[in-house]
Amino acid sequence: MDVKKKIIEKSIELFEMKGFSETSIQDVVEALGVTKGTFYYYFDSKEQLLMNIHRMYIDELLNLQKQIIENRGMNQKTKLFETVKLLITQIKVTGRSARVFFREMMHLKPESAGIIKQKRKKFRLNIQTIIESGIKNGEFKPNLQADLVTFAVLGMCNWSYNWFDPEGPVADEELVKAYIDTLLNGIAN
Amino acid sequence: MDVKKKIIEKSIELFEMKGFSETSIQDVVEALGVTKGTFYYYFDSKEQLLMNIHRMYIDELLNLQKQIIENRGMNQKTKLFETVKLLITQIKVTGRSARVFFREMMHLKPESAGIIKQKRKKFRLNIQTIIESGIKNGEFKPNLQADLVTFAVLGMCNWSYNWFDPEGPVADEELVKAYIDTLLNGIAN
Amino acid sequence: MDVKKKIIEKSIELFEMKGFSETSIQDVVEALGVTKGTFYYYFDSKEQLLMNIHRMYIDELLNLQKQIIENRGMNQKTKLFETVKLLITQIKVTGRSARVFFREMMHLKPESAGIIKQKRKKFRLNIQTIIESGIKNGEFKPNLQADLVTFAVLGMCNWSYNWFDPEGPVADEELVKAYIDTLLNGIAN
Amino acid sequence: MDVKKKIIEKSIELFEMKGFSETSIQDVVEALGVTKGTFYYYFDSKEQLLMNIHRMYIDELLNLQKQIIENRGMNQKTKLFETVKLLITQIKVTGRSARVFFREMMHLKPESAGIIKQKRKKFRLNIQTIIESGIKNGEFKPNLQADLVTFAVLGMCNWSYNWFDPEGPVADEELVKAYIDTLLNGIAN
DNA sequence: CATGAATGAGGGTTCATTCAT
DNA sequence: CATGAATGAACCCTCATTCAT
Repeated sequence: MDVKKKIIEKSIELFEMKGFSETSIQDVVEALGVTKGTFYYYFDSKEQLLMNIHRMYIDELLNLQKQIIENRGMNQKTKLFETVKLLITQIKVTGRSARVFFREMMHLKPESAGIIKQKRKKFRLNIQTIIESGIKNGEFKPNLQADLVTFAVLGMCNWSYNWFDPEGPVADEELVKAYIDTLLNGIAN
Repeated sequence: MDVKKKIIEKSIELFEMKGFSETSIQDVVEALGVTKGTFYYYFDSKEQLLMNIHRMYIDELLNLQKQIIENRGMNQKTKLFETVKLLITQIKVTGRSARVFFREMMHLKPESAGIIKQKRKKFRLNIQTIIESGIKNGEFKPNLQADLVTFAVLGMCNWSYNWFDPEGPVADEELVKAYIDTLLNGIAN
Repeated sequence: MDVKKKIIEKSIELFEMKGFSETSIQDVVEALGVTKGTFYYYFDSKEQLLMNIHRMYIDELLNLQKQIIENRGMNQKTKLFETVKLLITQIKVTGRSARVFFREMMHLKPESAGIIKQKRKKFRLNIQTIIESGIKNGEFKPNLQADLVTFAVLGMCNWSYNWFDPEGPVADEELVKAYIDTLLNGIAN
Repeated sequence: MDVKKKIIEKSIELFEMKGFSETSIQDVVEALGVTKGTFYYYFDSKEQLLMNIHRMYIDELLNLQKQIIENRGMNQKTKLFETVKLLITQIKVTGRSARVFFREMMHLKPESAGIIKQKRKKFRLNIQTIIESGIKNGEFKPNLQADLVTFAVLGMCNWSYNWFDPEGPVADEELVKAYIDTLLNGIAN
C-alpha cells in the first residue's frame, strides 16, 4: 500500500543482492510493477534513496543503543554484552539492510556520507564510553586503550555480516556468547 | 616501463578512491596517458583486472601465512600473534589493495569469486587450526569454539581497513599489541 | 508520429543499402533525428530489431500464401502460378525487406533464427504440397521429385531479389510469365 | 607450409561459419597460431583477403565454364546440362567458398565489387549465349526470353548453396538431373 | 499522483590497422 | 619475414534523470 516503503524494501533487497551500482532504478520499479516516474515522485535521486536506507539503519541502531546506555540498572559488562547482542541481532533481523549499510556507504555523496559518518562515530563513541566507564569503576582492566578495544568490538561484530547466516548452524545467542566470552576473558589458558 | 604493472597499480589507486563501479577504464588509461586499446591488449575485461588484484592480494597473504604456520619453533600463541601482525601490517603496507580486496569482491564474476572465496577460506581454516592446536596443547582455554574465535580474530583485524590509518596517531605495533592482548587475556578485570 | 515504425522503416532502408553489420544504431537514429536512448526504449537490441523485420516479412508471406492454398476454386497449376506471382510481387512491393530478409538471417541469434527457419520451412512445404497434389491429380508429371522441384521454384523466384529491378525494363508480370512458362513447359523444343 | 594459402583457407572456413563482419583478423590468425603482423605482411587489408577469395572462386568458375562453351562437340542442351552440373558440383566441392562468394560480396569495396560483378556478368552472359544458340538452332523453344531463362537457371542453381548438403540424402547427380529435367521439359503433364 | 516517452552522457568492449624492432 | 605493442575510432548498450501530459 505505501509505495514509498515498498520501494525502499525492494531496493534493499536488490542492493544487497546485486550491489548499489549494479542495480538500476529500472530494476527496482520493474520488480514492483510501477514506473520510473513513480520512483522520481517519491525520491529525488538514487542517492537519496540510498541515504534514506542508511539513515533508517543507523537511526534504529542509535535508538536501540540509547535504551542500553541510559539504563541505570546495568553495569558496564552487561552494557557491553547488550551492545554485542544488539549488533548481532540486528544482522539477524535486518541482514539485508546491514549489508547494504556496511558495503555501499561509498556511494553516498560527500554531504550524505558526512552525516552518516557522524552518526556512526556517535555510536562508536557510545561504546567507547562504556569501556571507559568500566575501566574507571574497575569492571575492566586498568590499562586498556579504550579506543582500540572499541574498534575491536565493532570489527568483531560488524564483520559478521560477511559470513554469519542466522539460518545457519550457529545460533545468534551462541555467537554473542562466544564473542563476549572472548572479549571479557580472552582465550589464553 | 611495464605498462601492465602500471595499469594494475593505478587501478588499485582509483578503485580504492572511487570504487570499482565508479572507476571507468577511461579513468584508468587517461591517468596513465595511454589508450583504451592498450588496456584491452593486456586485459580481457575490467573484471579480469579486478580478479588479478584479488589474486595477487590473497596469494601474498597465503604465502606469508605459510611461513608462520610452517615454523616449527613457534608455539600457537606466537603464531596467533604473528597472524594478527600479518593482517595489520598488510593493511599498512598495501592498504589500497586491502580495501579493494575487502570491498569489491562482489564485482567478480561467480567463477572468479569462487576461486577467491576458496583461498580466503583456506586462510581462515589455517587460523582455525592454530586455535585448535592451542586448545589441544593447553595454550588456549579448553572449551572454546574454534570457528567462532577465528571469525572474531578475522573480524577484528580485517575491519581495521575501514578506519586504521598507518600514518595516523596509532602505530601498527600498538594496534597489534592491543588486539592480541584483548584476544588472549580479555578485558575483564 | 509512430517512432517505432519509423525506426523499422529506416532500418530496413539502411540494412538493405549497407548491410546489417555495417549499419550502426547511430546511423539509424541520426537519420531520424532521435537519440540512441530512444532506440533502446523501443527495442532491446539491434538483433531484436532485425528479428522484428524478419518476422514481419515471413508472416506477411505466410499470410498471403494461406489465401492461395485455401482457395478451393484453384487447381494446382494456378496455385503454383499464384505462388510465383506472390514471391515476385513481394520483391516488387517490399524489395528492401526482401533483400534484408534473404541476406541477413545469419545475424539473428540462434533462437530467433530457429523461429524464422521454421516459418520458412512451412512456406516451402506448402509449395511442396501444391506440387504433390498436382502430381496426384495428374496436373503435373508423375515421376517428379516434389521436394527438389520445390527448391527449384524457390531458387528461381527468391534469387530475383539479387538482380530484379521492378523499375527496370522487365515488368514483374513478364517475369512471372517467363518463370511459370519455363517451370510448366520447359525450354526444350 | 604456404602461409598465405593457409590464411585464405582458414578465412573461408571462418567467414562461412560466422560471416565476414563477425570474423576478426584476430580470429583468423589465432586459429593458425600466427600473429596479426603476419597477416598484414601478406594482405593489405581484410577486404583484400575477401576480394582474393572472390576472385579465386569466380575465376575458377569462368575457367571451367570456358571448357564447356569451347567444346565444339557439344550441342546446346548438353552445354546447359554441363553448366547446371558445374554449378551444383562447385557447391559440393567448394561449398564454403560458394557460400562466402554469394553472401559476402557486399563487403567488397566498390572497385572490387565492380570487378567481380563484371566477371559474374560474363558468366551469366555465357549461359545466355547457350540459350540463344539453342533457340536459333531449334534445340530450344523459339519464343523464349533468353535473359530471363538465364536468370531462372542461375537462381535455381545458385540458391542451392542455401540448403543443399552434399553429405545429405540427395546426391548431386540426382539434383542436377531433377533441375535439368524441370528446365528442359517442365513439370506440367 | 503517476505515466511513458525521450534524452544524453558515458560505459565496456572490439577491431582493423600501424609501426618500431 | 615476423612480432608484439599500441592506437583510435566506432560500436552496442545502459541508465539516471527530465518532462509534458
